[in-house]
Amino acid sequence: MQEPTLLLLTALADQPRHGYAITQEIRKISDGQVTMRTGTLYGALERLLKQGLIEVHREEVVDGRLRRLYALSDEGRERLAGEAERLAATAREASRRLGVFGSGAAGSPRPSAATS
Amino acid sequence: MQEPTLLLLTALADQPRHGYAITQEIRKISDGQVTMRTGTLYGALERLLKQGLIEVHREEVVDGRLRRLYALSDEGRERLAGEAERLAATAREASRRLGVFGSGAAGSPRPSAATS
DNA sequence: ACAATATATGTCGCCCAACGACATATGCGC
DNA sequence: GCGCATATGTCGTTGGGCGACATATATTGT
Repeated sequence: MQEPTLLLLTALADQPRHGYAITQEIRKISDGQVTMRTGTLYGALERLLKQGLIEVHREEVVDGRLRRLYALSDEGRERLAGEAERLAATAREASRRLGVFGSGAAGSPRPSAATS
Repeated sequence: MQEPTLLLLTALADQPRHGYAITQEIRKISDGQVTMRTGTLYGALERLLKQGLIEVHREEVVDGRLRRLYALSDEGRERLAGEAERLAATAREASRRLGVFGSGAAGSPRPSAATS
């Protein structure tokens, strides 16, 4: 799973959101670094729906236009948790190999028992 | 940067390695989860060389065959550090949001560092 | 009144990293 | 000899992300 997709799922982790709100939330999550384009967004939403990682939470009509609220499914929640854990492990290993120990830069990855 | 590329750079973080050794190292790093195909490997190596993130450390001849040892460049090292940090932050945010969901309703999700 | 921007959803074609399959060659153990 | 690990490489396909475009309303500014 690529980062944009992971960010999308993350944006739905705390509460259901509609498309545009997702892009805003992603910008917030990534500290302004990532702007998800609509081409990526709606393509990903369709794909994730098909994969069952998200689901349509509710559909409401605002100003005569349909607004679809997406929510993380149970499967999506598990998947996101797994991806996040795996990603964190990868990042930790990279930092460890680079020789960045507990200097305070990225969290506090104190070298636990697993040295290899 | 995608994960396979990041894993490749990570495999070169502690010492220079040749292609096949990189694939083995990646398998080790990922705890047996990721097997980098040669199609991905040599394509990525070429690309990373062109980008200046890695460089040819040494070329030796073993059993009449050329063996090229790749090393992380300074730029690659910085890049890897940055990517790792950013990835860790993303993963942390995902975990945090998965952890606090449902408790705060919508309004002020206080950033409690209960996760991890 | 008009223009620009924010909100909001969507389509389409291109690009590139990753992938799978294939090709090639040597050394080693059985 | 045969299969496997070691070792490097090519090639066509796929799929996710990107950029550009299309559309429509509400709000804010001049």
